[in-house]
Amino acid sequence: MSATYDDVLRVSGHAAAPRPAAKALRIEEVAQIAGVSPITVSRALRQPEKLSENTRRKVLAAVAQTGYESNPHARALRSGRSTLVAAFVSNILSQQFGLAIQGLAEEIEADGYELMIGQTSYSYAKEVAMIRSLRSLRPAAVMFTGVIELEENRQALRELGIPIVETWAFPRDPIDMLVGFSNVDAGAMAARHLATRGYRRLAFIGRSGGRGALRLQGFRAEAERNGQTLARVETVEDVRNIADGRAALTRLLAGGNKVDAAFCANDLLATGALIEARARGLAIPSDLAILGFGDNDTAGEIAPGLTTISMDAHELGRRAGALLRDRLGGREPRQPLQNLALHLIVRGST
Amino acid sequence: MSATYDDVLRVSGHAAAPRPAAKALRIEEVAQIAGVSPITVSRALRQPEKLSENTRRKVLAAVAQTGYESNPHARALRSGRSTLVAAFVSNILSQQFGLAIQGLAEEIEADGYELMIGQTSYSYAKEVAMIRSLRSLRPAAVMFTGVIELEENRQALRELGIPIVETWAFPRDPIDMLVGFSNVDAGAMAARHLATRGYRRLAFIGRSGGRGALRLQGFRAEAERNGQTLARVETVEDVRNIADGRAALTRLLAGGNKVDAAFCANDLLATGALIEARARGLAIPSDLAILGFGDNDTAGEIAPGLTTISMDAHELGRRAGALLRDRLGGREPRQPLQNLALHLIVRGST
DNA sequence: TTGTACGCGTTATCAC
DNA sequence: GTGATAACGCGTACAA
Repeated sequence: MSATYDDVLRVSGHAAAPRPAAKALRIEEVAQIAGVSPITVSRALRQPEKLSENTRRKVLAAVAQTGYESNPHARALRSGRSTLVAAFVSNILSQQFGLAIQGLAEEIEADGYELMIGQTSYSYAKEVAMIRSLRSLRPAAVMFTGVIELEENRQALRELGIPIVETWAFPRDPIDMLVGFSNVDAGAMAARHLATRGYRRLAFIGRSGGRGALRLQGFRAEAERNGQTLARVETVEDVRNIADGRAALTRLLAGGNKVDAAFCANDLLATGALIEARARGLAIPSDLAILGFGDNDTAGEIAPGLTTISMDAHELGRRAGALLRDRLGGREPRQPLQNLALHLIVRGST
Repeated sequence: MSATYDDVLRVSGHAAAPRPAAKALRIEEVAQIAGVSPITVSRALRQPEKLSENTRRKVLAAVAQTGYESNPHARALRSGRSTLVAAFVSNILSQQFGLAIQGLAEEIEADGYELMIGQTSYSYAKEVAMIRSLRSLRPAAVMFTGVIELEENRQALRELGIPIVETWAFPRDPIDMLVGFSNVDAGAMAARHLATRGYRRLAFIGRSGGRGALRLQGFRAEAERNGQTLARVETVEDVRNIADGRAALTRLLAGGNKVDAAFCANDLLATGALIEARARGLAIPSDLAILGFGDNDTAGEIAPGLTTISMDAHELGRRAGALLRDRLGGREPRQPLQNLALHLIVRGST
């Protein structure tokens, strides 16, 4: 089968002759044009305050004229610090993580850093491998959408001697800096809201480890405090899509143990549960209330609207970026440990 | 407000004393241990076939024993090639792009390359800036989830002299390699399916430029061929979420010009349109048929199921990665220009 | 305030 | 098949 060509509009049609691997400009050539020594060009770019007004202007003009950009590898080799910021995400496809990464990118790119992204896929093994490769990559800073649990990895990260931000949780002992929130509190918030609404027999759907376990912990404790019954805990180890939520609810209902409300550890699961419940003819929320976490794009759109608990993931990313910028710029951040507010967004599903 | 701590389980609790920035091993130390010269260690790692069986084993043992990893910046500086592969995405949050990036990462990480991600946000200006920074970053290869339209950028990329894969379209003259599909064909496929189902008065919802324009072009041409009427073209410049699709449908309906089927250039828009239509009490598909593009996670889940046209984005990423691997490994790929099949996935919305 | 000399860690090149 | 030498392009350290 042959496809129809996509004849894309070419802006400015002068197809120049193909030349291979143009050698990039070196600092020396810029220096000659500006009539100074190479080190002066370097200073104009890195420590402009050390130059006289006059020289600086002269050099920057030459830089602008030639379009010079210094070689990041040479820079990293000599100075021991690169302009790469590494971000590690458990799952690239998560909307919340994506928003955080966007926020981070907006901050750090303003300072000329490049963003490297790695996906750990919720695997300790991958985490170990990636952190190991950091040792030689020598990034300027690292951000995680999560906290590092393995002590071995924590130690390896400390030894990098670079700014590190963990996120998405509120541990007592972060490696370095933190923009987090309490997952235990999130779980408690969920139980409390359901109690307020009069739901007594509860279920939890989520991963058994990491943040899922923390949300469950808070959920369970608060339910007990309110005299609610946690009748079912439905474990989902690999959350990939909405179908996983549908399947989880199916298992939950098959369990027999009747519940009147389910707290799902993320909105993907909650959305799936909601869709499956309606497909089975259950009335939401009278037959079953559903509460999610994360405020996904679809949460507000799927009838009757998913009640969910969330923080501002984009803001989280920006703050993480701001912390890194401060450190990289030699300023000690005022609040290296930040706790993001959790919001309960009440819609029709509870 | 104070948060409850997330007391994360620490695996292996031996909190070692914090040591700063451990200096990484250099090639020279490994050479001494192996009793060879540094260059021999380098060869054992890069061109093992050039060494005698004996020396190679000796050196690799020393490498394994010490855990040596060469400094990527020094390597990049001297050799002119880094192990960074740069991927540029128009929007990190898109599910389809995310899948492609995952596929790409799986391929190239197997060969020890690192993935760098940049977001162009559908902006020529950002594209120019990022491509410019590539000149000095000297990545090993580049992948785009899209094709480069600006001739100036195409030329700049050619001059990098590195493998480049464009995707997501099927232009006549890709810069280098291509794993694409025809957006014009996708549009035509949409019109044809709607014709088969008996829909006569059509609408298009999508971006006015780039791939949106191509899909519209194919849609319009095929509709004409089938004697259908393209009654409305509703332009959406910035597609961020489902709400944009809802708003677009609202505008479409306000237009008066009655249509019986709408082709949305992506599933985010289609999902929004579907939700809005149902919220207004329209019966889908009898009052209005809706057809999407991209097969998002939610497409099959939202009643009555979104009919959509799609390709396998994860496979696209893998193939792009395989092409890059071939080139980077010195093998000329057999099919440097690939055309991915488009699938029509019929669900309830048409 | 500006410049000189050197070295960051690796690999290209050439010699043996 | 292995090694000696130099060089990649920049910024640190120190001198002027």
